[in-house]
Amino acid sequence: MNSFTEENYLKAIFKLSRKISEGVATNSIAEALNTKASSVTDMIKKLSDKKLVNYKKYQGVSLTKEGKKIAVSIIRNHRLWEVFLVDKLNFKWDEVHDFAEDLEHIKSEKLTDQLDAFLEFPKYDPHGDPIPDRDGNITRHQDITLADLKIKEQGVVVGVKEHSKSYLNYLESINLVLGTKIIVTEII
Amino acid sequence: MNSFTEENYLKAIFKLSRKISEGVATNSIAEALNTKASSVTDMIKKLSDKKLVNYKKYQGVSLTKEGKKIAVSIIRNHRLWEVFLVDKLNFKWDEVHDFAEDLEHIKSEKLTDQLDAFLEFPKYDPHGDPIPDRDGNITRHQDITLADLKIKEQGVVVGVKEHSKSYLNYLESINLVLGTKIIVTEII
DNA sequence: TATAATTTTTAGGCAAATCTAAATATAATT
DNA sequence: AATTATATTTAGATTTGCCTAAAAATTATA
Repeated sequence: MNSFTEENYLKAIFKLSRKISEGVATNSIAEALNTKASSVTDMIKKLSDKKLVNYKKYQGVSLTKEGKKIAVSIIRNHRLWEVFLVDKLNFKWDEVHDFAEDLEHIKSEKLTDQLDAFLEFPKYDPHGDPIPDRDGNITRHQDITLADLKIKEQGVVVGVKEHSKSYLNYLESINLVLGTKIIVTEII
Repeated sequence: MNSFTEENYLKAIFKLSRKISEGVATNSIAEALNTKASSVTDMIKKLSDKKLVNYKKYQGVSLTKEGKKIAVSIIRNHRLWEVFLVDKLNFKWDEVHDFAEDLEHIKSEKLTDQLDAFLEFPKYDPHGDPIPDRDGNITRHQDITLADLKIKEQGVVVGVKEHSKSYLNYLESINLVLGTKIIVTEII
């Protein structure tokens, strides 16, 4: 069994490795988890012993197949619980992240699958992030960032990259929620 | 903030103190939590420093008002999540305890209250145990144990005292679930 | 009421996850 | 290529919760 903490490292490494091609840097993990580089090195060694990450000193880390599997299942949990909190318990999209951080660690395939079924197999979470299926497949939205839209082009908001409470609140205040149609009228 | 472990101690002390009038014995806590008496002494000192229990060496412990408040809120959480798992996710009554042990520690009044509302304010959990209201009031069933029923007397099953998987499974196999009507035909 | 049995506490240690400060590697710059 | 700057790792401590073994207090029993 892996600890709460180990799982958070795996998840962080997974997310960071999506953005780059080489190994994930110790410092970037430390920053993501709000901890110190030395703590990260310690944990990486441990995860490496457990064969959940590939690690060579000073070379950064990457997830093994097993490590990736665990990370994806946690992300699946996280996003399903977020859907539950918003759709069933009437929370707003800026309120659910912290709860989901705890809920995601309750690990049971049966629980996850029953929850998935109860929610009628949602494909995206309240922020538009895709929910991995039970085999770990993630189908991303085909999307384009607002910054890349040209004048007079249009689109529909399908997700956000920033998940901070303040940013989500701001978006809501200007009615830029999921599903909103957008036309670029001018670029300053 | 109190740790997961501290909360489990508070819950255990609460449950044990219902059964007796004096202070709860160190050994009984150790037994309930599957740990050693020396560990219990350590934790009691810590909880005492935090003013969550009243403690005098060799005299057993009792919860303070604050300690009791925390214990009851955890129990409320536990039982509400059990209702969720059985009513919404289709788990059976013998499957939900361990999940609820984790879920109960996600502490947020808002989350608890929204869950309560979503479940339409249930009064009892899947084992017939009463769910404390948001002010911590617990209204017990007026009940009598099956062992105390006399010949020809009858009743309705409203709860179970034993929560082990095997026992719950057995009860289900002989159809002795909540709501079942009973008439005592003979006492052996 | 001594003595034995039990319960509880203390003392000293261990493992997990973290930290600071110092040492070592790698990368960047002149 | 040598030097400086940055990133990473090591060394040594700390905290939390737990343990074993021994000491002290309480309770039971002869």
